[in-house]
Amino acid sequence: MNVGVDLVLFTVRDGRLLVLLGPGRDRPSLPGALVGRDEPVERAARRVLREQTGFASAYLEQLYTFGDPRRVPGRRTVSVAYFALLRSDAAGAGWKPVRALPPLAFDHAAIIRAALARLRAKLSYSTVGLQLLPRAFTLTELQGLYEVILARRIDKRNFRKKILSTGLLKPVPGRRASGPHRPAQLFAFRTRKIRILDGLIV
Amino acid sequence: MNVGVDLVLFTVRDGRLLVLLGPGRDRPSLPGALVGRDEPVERAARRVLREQTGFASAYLEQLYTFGDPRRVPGRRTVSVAYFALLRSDAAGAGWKPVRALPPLAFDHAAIIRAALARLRAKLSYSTVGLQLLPRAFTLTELQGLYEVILARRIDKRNFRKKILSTGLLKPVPGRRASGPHRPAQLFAFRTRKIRILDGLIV
DNA sequence: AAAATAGTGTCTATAAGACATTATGTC
DNA sequence: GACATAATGTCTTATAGACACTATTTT
Repeated sequence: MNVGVDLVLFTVRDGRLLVLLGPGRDRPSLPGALVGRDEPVERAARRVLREQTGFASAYLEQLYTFGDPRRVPGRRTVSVAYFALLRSDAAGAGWKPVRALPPLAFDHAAIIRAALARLRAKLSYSTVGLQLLPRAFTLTELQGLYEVILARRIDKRNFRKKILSTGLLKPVPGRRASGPHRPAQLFAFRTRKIRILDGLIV
Repeated sequence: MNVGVDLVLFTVRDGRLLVLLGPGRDRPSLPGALVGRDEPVERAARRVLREQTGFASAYLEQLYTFGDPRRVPGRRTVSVAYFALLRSDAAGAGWKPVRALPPLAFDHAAIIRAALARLRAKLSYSTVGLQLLPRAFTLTELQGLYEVILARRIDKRNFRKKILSTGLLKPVPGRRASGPHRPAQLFAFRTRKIRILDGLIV
């Protein structure tokens, strides 16, 4: 029996949540590979990340294992799905908006649905979201990230109150201008580590 | 490559959280089996549940896939771990208290740790806990369940206030007496379905 | 009547959410 | 100086948590 890994890679660009797809044979498909004979499954996921995106480090977590014998034709392949978050400066082609995906190979649409549900849930009680932004960002950008992923509007004052009250952010020198108006203060996370919060964010 | 399933089966009896262990060759081990050639992974988990516990139905959910090549000696075996909850009238031998487990085979201690973490987390925001109690139970029994799994004391008045305010419980005819004192009202869940709650329980 | 668990309410502190105006740098 | 986004506070409502006594049935 084959064991493979499939990766759901998310990033946010221009206010849209994107997922990385490869060409596939017939329909577009998630980046993936078979797990090597002596390779830990987790390492196979990191290998796919590195080889197919060029990113060495990213937030990567195991999502779910898909084990229906008919999920792919040919030799039976159980897939351990991972989901990963990349900074928005992630380059290149193959990124497609989650809201308008074409028909995908195999059960990859179901895998993406599961990843999206996980991402939404985690955004609410952890700081995984920081993995999707560049090091310095404005509060408006951070709020936009939450709005895009959660697919709803958030009150600006309440958002800032809450996010600043966590003490996770610090202002960093510099502003970001984007037009004929007041430029915004840049912020960064105090720590790179992902934290679980007592209360829910937003 | 082999693909197997391992099950972490929990129940609560006499105020203790128990997990089911089989004899194993050397050390006790979790119930498990290899996934059949044309068998969905999930179905393999249900088969192990049925064959090794006699229970046809129980709450069963996929936990995590353990894929280190050295996790078991011999032919490489990736294990998809599940966790399951059984009613406290689950009979028979092999049930061991989670708080005092002997050394276990393979990586099964790590699998149980992961299952316990998942159980604690889910208890707080879903009604999975109902799967561990008989159909009718007293509020004291329900509170005891939460206290055992979360390993902390809970205020009786706040617990009752909160659990009743969800509207998930209904009183059922009958009382339960257990000594020289007032007997307790029996309750049951209004629905068998597991629900996700907006707020955290307890 | 003694024993022992069942059952109940209030108050305080904190958090969530609704809501509108002023500030400031760019063009 | 016009424009456009940045930045900021208050009030109301709901929830969490601390806390102690009375009720009831069995023995």
